Amino acid sequence: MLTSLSNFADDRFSTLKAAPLGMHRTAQSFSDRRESGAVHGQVLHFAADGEIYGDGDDNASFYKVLSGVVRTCKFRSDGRRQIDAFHLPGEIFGFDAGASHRLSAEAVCDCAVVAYRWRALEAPGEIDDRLAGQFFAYAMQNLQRAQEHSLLLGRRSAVQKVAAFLVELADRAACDHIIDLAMARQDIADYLGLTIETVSRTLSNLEREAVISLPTARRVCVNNAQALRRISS
Amino acid sequence: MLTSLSNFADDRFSTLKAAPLGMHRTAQSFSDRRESGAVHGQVLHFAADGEIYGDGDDNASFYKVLSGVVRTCKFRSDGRRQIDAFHLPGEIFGFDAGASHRLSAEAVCDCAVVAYRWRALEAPGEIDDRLAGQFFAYAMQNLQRAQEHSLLLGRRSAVQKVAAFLVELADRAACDHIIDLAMARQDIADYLGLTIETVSRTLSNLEREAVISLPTARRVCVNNAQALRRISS
DNA sequence: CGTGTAGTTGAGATGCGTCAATAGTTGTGG
DNA sequence: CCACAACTATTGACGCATCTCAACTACACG
Repeated sequence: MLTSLSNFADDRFSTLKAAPLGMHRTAQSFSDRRESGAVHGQVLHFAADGEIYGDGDDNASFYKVLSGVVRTCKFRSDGRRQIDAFHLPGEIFGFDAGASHRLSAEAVCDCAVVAYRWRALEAPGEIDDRLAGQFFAYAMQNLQRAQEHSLLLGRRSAVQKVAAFLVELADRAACDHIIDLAMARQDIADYLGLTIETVSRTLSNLEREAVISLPTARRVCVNNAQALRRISS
Repeated sequence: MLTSLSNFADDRFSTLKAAPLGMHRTAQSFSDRRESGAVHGQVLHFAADGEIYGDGDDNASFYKVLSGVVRTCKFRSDGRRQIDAFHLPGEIFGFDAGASHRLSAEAVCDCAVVAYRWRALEAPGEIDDRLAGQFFAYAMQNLQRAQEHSLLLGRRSAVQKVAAFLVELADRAACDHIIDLAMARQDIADYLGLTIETVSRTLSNLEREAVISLPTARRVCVNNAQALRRISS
């Protein structure tokens, strides 16, 4: 259901105007022609590990990934980091309700994102009506991801988590049997609630069992997708 | 931000009509006067552990809890159960995109819920526009919960999980230092990704440290809220 | 070629799960 | 009101999966 509402998910961003962001990063005006309609936003570039916004920052914009990978995460009092999600090109992030962001967003690798200012949306009341459906679709997508992530973290073994992670990446990426990891082992560990050592060991074990192979540390070849899915159960 | 959109969250349900549900459960027509406007839905009663809908069921309705507590959960192939969320009175659940529900919903204890049929919303195009904002607010609330649950499950010790769970309940419930648990130990365990034994032991330890007391198995008195929050860190 | 960072591997410690026994609670029927 | 059964919760002993600490390797970059 909700398909009728999803009709609103066609692009309404022709009504969006880029607002100056006053940022210290390289920025340029932008009009994304790949969308159905002109999308006006502010393109920003970030180097690897650059902070896009911080936990508690003013919720002025939401973002879309153009290239690279973004992580949204939370830093705990003991210094540990938990990664909420990885965002691939085309995906929306920083889409929070409330006055401030509840997570931090950082560039996993060099990446480009578009920022859409909320303020530009608030002026004429009617626009909100039409945008609400679009926003609803974004919220539901993020909701589904968050729920699946919860299920991933609850009472599963290290192998199950790592296998599920690889399956998730394979499904989202273009090619389903060669996975180029944008993220470091520490990122994977913080996403799965494991340590880097366990992630590394688990990947080595999967390679030993010929389920995957690791030509380089950042490239995973899925040799037996069926087995991988079975393991992630 | 998004406050402008939240203006749509005032009740539009006067436009909603109750549709016959053809259910084997006790049902009666309903009009919730506590809402701003007449809300027409189908009231359903469920006994403890009764199934409200199952994973994969046709996504015909979403629901609001009137009384009692509802759990949304997933059953894994190994028979284990993971609880995605508990829903208290006033909260919305079963709010899925897609043609079918991706989780099961069950009554934790005897409870009453209202079912709102999607079909009743689809007829006149204009209504969708106005409801979209309301739905967006529901989606964002569920999203926030799901994200917090993910953070709860990732690399935290048993004590941290249990303490965080108690804090969450205390915050959501009316009284913040007496918590009446509607759910069994198994439910708590499945929500936190622990075993009943570990949950039980952890509660006992917290009582031993005088942070809480357990007059009965289902009642928790928070003696030291500050300590509890610190532990959940 | 040297240095620094990222990743792998090993050995030992430990927190939580598993299995098992006990205690408490609820409901039913005499 | 008590006796009994059935279920729920607590507690204990032990094993194992994962964490921790540490050494080593591989690779990138000046």
